Amino acid sequence: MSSFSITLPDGSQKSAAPGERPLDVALAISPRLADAAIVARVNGALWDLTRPFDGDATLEILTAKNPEALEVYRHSTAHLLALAVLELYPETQLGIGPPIDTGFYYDFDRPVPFTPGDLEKIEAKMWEIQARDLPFERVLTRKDEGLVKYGDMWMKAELIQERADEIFSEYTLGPGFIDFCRGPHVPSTKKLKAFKLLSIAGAYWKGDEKRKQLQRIYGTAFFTKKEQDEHLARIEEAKRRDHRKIGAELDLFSIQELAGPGLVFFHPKGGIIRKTLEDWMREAYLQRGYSLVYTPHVARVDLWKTSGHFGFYKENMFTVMALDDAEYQLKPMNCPCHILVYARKPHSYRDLPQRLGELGTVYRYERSGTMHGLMRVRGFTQDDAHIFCTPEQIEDEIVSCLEFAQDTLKTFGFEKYKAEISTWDGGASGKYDGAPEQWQLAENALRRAVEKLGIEATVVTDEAAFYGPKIDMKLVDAIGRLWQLSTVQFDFTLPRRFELEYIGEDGKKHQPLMVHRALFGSIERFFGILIEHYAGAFPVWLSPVQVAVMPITDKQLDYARQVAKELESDGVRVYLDDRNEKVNLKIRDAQLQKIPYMLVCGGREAEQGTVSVRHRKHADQGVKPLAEFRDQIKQLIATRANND
RNA sequence: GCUGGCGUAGCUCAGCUGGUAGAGCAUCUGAUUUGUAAUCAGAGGGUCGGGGGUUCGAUCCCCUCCGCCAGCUCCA
Repeated sequence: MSSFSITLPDGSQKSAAPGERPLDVALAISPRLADAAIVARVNGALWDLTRPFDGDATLEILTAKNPEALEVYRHSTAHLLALAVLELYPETQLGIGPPIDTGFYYDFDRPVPFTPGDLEKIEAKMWEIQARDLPFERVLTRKDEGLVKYGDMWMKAELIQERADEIFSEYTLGPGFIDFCRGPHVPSTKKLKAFKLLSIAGAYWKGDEKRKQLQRIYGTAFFTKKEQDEHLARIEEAKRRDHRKIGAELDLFSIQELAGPGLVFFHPKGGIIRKTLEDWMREAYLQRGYSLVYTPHVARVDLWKTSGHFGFYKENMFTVMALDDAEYQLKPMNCPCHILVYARKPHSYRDLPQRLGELGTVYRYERSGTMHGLMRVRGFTQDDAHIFCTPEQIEDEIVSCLEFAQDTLKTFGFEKYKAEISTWDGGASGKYDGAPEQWQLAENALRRAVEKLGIEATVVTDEAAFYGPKIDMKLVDAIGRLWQLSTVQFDFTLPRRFELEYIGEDGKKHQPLMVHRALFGSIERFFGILIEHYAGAFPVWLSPVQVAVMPITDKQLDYARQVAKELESDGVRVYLDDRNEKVNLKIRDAQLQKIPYMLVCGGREAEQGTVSVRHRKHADQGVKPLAEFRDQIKQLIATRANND
């Protein structure tokens, strides 16, 4: 048989005899490349380095530099985990073991749950196997044979039944392990140099809560120990910034058992921050042509029946309260209330757009295991607005919503974000409401708006809400995490259900377009994100206490009072630390409370009308006249500076 | 809701195989008058998450409820 022609990415060609593998080609190019190789790309698809060519091909050798290689590497580590578990606990049944963003997991079915101690044993076993340098080998099997072979492994058998082709691939790892798997994998366990098991958790088979719950072991894996250590350090950093921890340390908020889970109490210090957020948002509403409305927290069930929430959202609503005149329910969304405000009277096209905004508090029944600090709660306040407009106006409205969102992100110190347009499936499934023309119009408006603003947006098909397409802004925080925040979404359903209309230029009735938008998302969640973003060290304008004034002895108490009073008269939030304590302690406490500025007032300062300024981050800033400091801090507050 | 772990003073935690609880910080009182991350001393404070059971006796063992944590499912 003649040899195959292998084309490399640079266009050069090599010939390969039948039976030769990508690894051989890599070796021929350079031993170092062969050593660095993780996986190959052959004719555009990922291949094992040790899988022989079956014809002419294009070949790319992937190394640690390629993100796809990392996925393969982690997938192989998952197999290593499965083998370790089987060697230690042979009765275990295997589910699936894919790579994920930060590592991998493997799902197991085992009568006895794993314990944290088992995790250590399993990891030790993994290293032991790694040292054996076992090869990952691809084996082809016929489906009917496979079903017999995996007959006593219920999950694998189910997967083969559903997914396998007539001939499918399996991967062995040493003599005792074989797994139904598409692959590819690294050549051998020796390639796996940095991994660590992290946690055990329950997970439903195929993500279906009606199916059996399995035990999932999570792990992380990187090409080098260094990268892995950096990743583990990031996890530690995230823990350090946890808003629940900082919220307690800085006395910002609490959730109280007596009142119930998912219900947030803002303490004085959290309250002042919330007020600052709310004031900014309300002011922005008015500046941008929104009207402020206020609507009730409860309404008759009839309203929720008309809106449809009583049907499709019932699971998430607090149960019905029966009063003597009718049944009532807490509002889970503001939309129906804003619609009632719109629908109170006929509208001319001249009145449009109507932008009705509210900081609207809603209550949703979240299942007990799903609450998380401020991020997921049962009662929360949305910065919610609904825009009612004509088709001609829609594009401008979307553009200004997105500008508003950008301004919000920037104001609160988020430089980076990602945008995502979610569209429907073209009507294929029938699960989406609204006419195709409406979807078309809306999607075009979203696309043109992001284009106009030069925002890069990815489009995801079949991810829209059933009532309309949307665009979401996800922010990137100080340590690179992504948070879903602002959302701008169309709603084709509610205007129809409530029979909304306006009188057009032609004197006829038309249905207005309705856009729902929230920029903070929820004030509680946004507050939580802010806490983590700044790690509690809020910029001056948001800090609950902006300045701590600390007299050195009680001889300077009068002067310190005067300093505090002058700053307060400018609206600065001041804490006068008049405790009979040493400055060292006062500074320590102020630092721990992350108060931006500390003003030490001793005898010299009192005499000269100065203050000794200390910044929480830049430490001692030297002595300044009080007036100078006042101007400085007033400037920082007025400009909502993010750096101080 | 599910799986697993956990629940001891306001906070962080100790308490050997069951014999009715202890430290540091915080709080209060007193002393000290202090110069850029913890001055010293004394005092008060807990029905050991709630309820039930086993036992002569339960913070410890069992049951049940509540809550928290990590995931799953869902989601602003």
